[in-house]
Amino acid sequence: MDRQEYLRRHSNMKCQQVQVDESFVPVLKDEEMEVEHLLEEHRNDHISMDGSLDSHTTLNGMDDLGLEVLDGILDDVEINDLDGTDAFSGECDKYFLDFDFVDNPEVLGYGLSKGSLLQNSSSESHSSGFSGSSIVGGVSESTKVPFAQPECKNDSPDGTTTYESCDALRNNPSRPSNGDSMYAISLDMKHLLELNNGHPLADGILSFENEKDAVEECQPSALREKRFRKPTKRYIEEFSNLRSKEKVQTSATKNKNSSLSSCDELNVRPKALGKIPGEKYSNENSDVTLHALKVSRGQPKKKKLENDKEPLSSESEDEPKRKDRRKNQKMWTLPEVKKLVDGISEYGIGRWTNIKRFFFSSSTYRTPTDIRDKWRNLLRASSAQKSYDKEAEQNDELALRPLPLDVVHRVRELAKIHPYPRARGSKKSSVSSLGKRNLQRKRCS
DNA sequence: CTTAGGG
DNA sequence: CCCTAAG
Repeated sequence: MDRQEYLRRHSNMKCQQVQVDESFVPVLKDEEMEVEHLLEEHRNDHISMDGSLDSHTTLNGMDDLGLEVLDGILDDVEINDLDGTDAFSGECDKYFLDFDFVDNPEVLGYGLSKGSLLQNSSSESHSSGFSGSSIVGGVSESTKVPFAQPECKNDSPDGTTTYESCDALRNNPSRPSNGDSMYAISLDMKHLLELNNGHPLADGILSFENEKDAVEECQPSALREKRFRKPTKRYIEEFSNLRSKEKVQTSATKNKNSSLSSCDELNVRPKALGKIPGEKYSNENSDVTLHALKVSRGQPKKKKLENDKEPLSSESEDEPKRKDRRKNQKMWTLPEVKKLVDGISEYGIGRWTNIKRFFFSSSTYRTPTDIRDKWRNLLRASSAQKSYDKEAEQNDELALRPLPLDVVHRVRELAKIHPYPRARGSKKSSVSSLGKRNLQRKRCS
């Protein structure tokens, strides 16, 4: 049975791809991690991307070129995976904003000064349920999820081949775009193609090979196939989460299952998936998509901000008793807040979807509602701080207020401009005077 | 489907 | 963050 064979092989490949992805890039910034996972599907063709990413992770090569590449790819992925079609209409520059925080030196400085960034990302990748055998990054702890080791019962030679190729790839990061590894991979893909010639599933997979086409026009792939919608309730995931733990412990004879459980391991919020207009990937591939999305969501750039007290409890995640109900809360980063403010000053208060699409397009999380909530909180915070003035700003308030003054000021001004319903229960009678004048863009620093 | 408001 | 009612 060709199909069966194909299924098995592809699931094997999936595991190994993930493995390589994990061990290959010692991500420093969470954003890049996210991008990495988003790129996961196109990895076969975009090994050259690894070079860019790698250089980025070294923190010295923040060149615009790499960012542009990243941005392009990200856009592609974003469009393909999330918003469907319309988001791509010539707004590249705005999308580019999404990567501000990547090349924003201030942010970088912050992350570095925090010092635990690397560790954070490492631990996160662990909690993400990826394979625990990480080569880079110095993560030696073994995960609680022993799923899908490279040797996971490859009963077909293709699996071995794939793994070897991946291994070669990992060993030669310096010259990624050519070489045996690439050839091997494409060979493998061709093999798959031969096996599944004519099958829609294969079509879905092999669309990776046409990465360029996908970038330039995402339409075909979007139209490619429509897939059944995923089960979109959180309790479903919780349920599968429980099941997955059992399955992982017993044994993973089927790679598909183990991979799936790994997805469920961290996951959160199926809603984002549910919103996808047309699932263009096959069952198997949708697993990959699912994985990537969930990883990207489950691997927040939580790092910092707000208050440094809570985010530290990222690893207290697996309380045996506490189970779930752990909110999918993700800390808002300072760049995000800045973007939020920018977006509000651009589009006003009511248009959360616009803000989301143009300023947070690279964030799969952060629904418009989330953005609105954040704005609400920001208003509350700023007005609260505004009370006791700038006198105590150098004191313990500093710990309580990680927001820089400039953003606070901007929030305040915006709060003056746009009357947010009942957030400000204060006076503020003279609002409209200086409001409209500053509407365009504020550069207060 | 998006927004607003409340939990 | 999550849920729900209303446009």
